[in-house]
Amino acid sequence: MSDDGGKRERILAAALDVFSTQGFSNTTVQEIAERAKVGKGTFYTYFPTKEDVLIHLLDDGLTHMGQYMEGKIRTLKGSVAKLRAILREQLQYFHDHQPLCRLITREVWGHHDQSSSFAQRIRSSYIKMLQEVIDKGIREGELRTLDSETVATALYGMVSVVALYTTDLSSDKALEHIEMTLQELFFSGITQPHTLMGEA
Amino acid sequence: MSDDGGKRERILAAALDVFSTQGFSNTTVQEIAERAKVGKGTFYTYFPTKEDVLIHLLDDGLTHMGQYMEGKIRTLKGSVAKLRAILREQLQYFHDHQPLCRLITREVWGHHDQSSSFAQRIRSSYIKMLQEVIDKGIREGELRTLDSETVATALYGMVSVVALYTTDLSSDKALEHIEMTLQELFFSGITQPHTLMGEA
Amino acid sequence: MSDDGGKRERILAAALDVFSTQGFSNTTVQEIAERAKVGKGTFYTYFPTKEDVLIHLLDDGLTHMGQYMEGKIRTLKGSVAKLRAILREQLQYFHDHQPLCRLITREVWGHHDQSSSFAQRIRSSYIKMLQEVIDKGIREGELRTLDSETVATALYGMVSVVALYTTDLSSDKALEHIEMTLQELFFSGITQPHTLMGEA
Amino acid sequence: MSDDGGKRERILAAALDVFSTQGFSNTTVQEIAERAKVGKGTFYTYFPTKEDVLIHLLDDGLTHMGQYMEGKIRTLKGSVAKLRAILREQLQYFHDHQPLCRLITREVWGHHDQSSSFAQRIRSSYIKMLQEVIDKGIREGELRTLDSETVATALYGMVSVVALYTTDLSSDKALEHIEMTLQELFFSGITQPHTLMGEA
DNA sequence: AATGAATGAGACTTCATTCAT
DNA sequence: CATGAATGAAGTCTCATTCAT
Repeated sequence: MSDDGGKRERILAAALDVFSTQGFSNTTVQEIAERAKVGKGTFYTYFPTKEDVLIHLLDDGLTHMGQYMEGKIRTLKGSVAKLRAILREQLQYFHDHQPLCRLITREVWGHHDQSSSFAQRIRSSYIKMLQEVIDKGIREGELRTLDSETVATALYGMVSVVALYTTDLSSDKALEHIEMTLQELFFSGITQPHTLMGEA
Repeated sequence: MSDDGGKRERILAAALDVFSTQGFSNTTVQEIAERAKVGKGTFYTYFPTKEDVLIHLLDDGLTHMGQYMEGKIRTLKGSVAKLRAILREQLQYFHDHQPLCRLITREVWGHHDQSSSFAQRIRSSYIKMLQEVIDKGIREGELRTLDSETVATALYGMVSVVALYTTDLSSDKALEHIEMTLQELFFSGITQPHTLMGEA
Repeated sequence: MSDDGGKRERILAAALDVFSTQGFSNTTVQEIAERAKVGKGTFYTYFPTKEDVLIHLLDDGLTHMGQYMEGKIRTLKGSVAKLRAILREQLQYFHDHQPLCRLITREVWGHHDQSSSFAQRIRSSYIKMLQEVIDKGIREGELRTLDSETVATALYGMVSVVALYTTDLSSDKALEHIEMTLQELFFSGITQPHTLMGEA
Repeated sequence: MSDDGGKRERILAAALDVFSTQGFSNTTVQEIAERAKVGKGTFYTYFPTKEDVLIHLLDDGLTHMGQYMEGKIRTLKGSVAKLRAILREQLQYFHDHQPLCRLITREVWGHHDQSSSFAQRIRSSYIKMLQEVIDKGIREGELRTLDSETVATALYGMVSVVALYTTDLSSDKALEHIEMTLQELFFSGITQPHTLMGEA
């Protein structure tokens, strides 16, 4: 294990904190260094530029999230079961990693150089995974025939925006309540099913 | 009529363009002025600061969107009909005003001074409107009993993220297709209803 | 008389006001125009540049002061009488025209282009006048033989600094008291004369 | 010892130079930095704003001058002796520190924020010291009974304006000559005493 | 390796001046 | 004439990055 006092990790953590609250551009390297308890020069022994930290944060965050989700659903059978798990775990993950969620939402678009490739990454990689699960479910008859890319994107948007707006989730009770609502909405829709029997 | 050549409008339009593609902080007043075909100094005769333009853009945009949506659903009867219209029109609106959508998504969070109050605005104002429609539908038995705030937020997230990700929507055919998918998803859910006996 | 509504005079008066309180560089043409109740453009129909107003202010002020003083002492006979009048009237004049006094003190040095020539003007013109009076007094035996340029400069410095520091001179009583003090000081010095024998 | 190459001192010295010749407002930070042989950014690592340098210059200058003068007269006995020393040393000091003298004269008035408090400083602190010496002299009968505040201010004005106007003092001979003139003027006045006896 | 002083490119903003109305 | 909208040069200040210690 790289025993450099964990400076690199401290810098990444500090950057995530301030980026997610102040935004990338409003954050100075000085602030990151101070919060990481390292000298400003030290910052540059670990990362070539400020933007590079953002890249790493997004890259690592997305990768980690992907692996986390992957692990959660690998053993599950059936698309419905998988999607239920995805919805639950993604909500949980974003709730537990709100800063990352904010970072993705705010910084993933509108960056020129390299980071714009992450708009690709998130689509190509994460959403594509959702899409595959959905496609499989459709093929196997568990799910209705809908445009899988749109559904995957909608699922992601639903969960991330809810996780973002719900900052004041202090009790896990509330999180469970929200999760149940989203599950019902996503799988069964909001419409009251026609209770057929009254029509006899 | 204020016949100043529409300079103020030109500046706002130019700012929306560049803010939405490059981000607020990566945009210089110079760029805005050039794109608006005015001198840099002129910018400051219309707006006191660069941030003030962002405020106006968000404020006006949100207000306009609210009124637009309001107008579209006022005459409709029934919560389902209203929500169908909301979904359709919001998707259309965000598609027609992608820059505004991007701006809201990116800049509405993480601004300190005044603009943070817009995080309030969008929640309190727009989402609250959705919430009320949903609540009414629940009370009147058209919709299932779900947490209305969560559903409202989810609907907003679904539509805005889909509108954002789907940049390459050139044909309106595609937009209609996407809309139909979201309608189905939102109202009926993704699960294949159990056709219990017809399989014999 | 140039009946342009006295705009030119209003501009000069306004400029004197703000220059003397805020300094030349901290004053905007806008402020001058507003205080003069004219449009900003009008300013430039009367004066080619902002600095030109300063020049005129100093030029006119110095000229006017010179003529005023000239008039006060022309008919007086004897250098002592003339210097007494000069001291009294200059104190009075600076008290009545504090803004001008402040302007001279602050802006007469350290201007490049033309206005630096006014450092010359004030020396060559005004102080030289004092010097001549003093020289004459020395020649005629009324005054002691001292370096007249230094004495003239000292007199000017004495009066102007006292007038400047004594902003709170609201009562003319106080002004008379101060004048008397300066008269005594300048003409008789501060030393208690040795009353060597009269005490017998 | 703070061996930073004396950058801070170099900046202060450079600023004094240019402020005193061009005036505070006509001086750019760029000019100061260039003359101090440091980068423009370095200026801001030592001082938060351009005005802050002016404050420091005036504050330090006034303090130093006060201590210098204090040291020169502490051991002297008698008010006349002290005032003679003050006049001599102040003239010398201003002659040796003409830039500071110009700065005080030009910038001490007409600054709003903090620096205006220096108008207080110089009056309250320095002139008050003069005043006390004079008061003592009056009480002890060495000096004539005159308004001490006015006399103190007049002395200061006399010396500073003479020091300021006499830029071309290259030879120390001239300075001594000027000093003698001021001493005579201040202590004995300009009037030729009536030599009564010759009239016999 | 770690640091922070030094730096200059570049951003925002002001304001003297012009000019079409 | 009078006006104020328009303008860009220029100034203050920030901050990512470098580099000597």
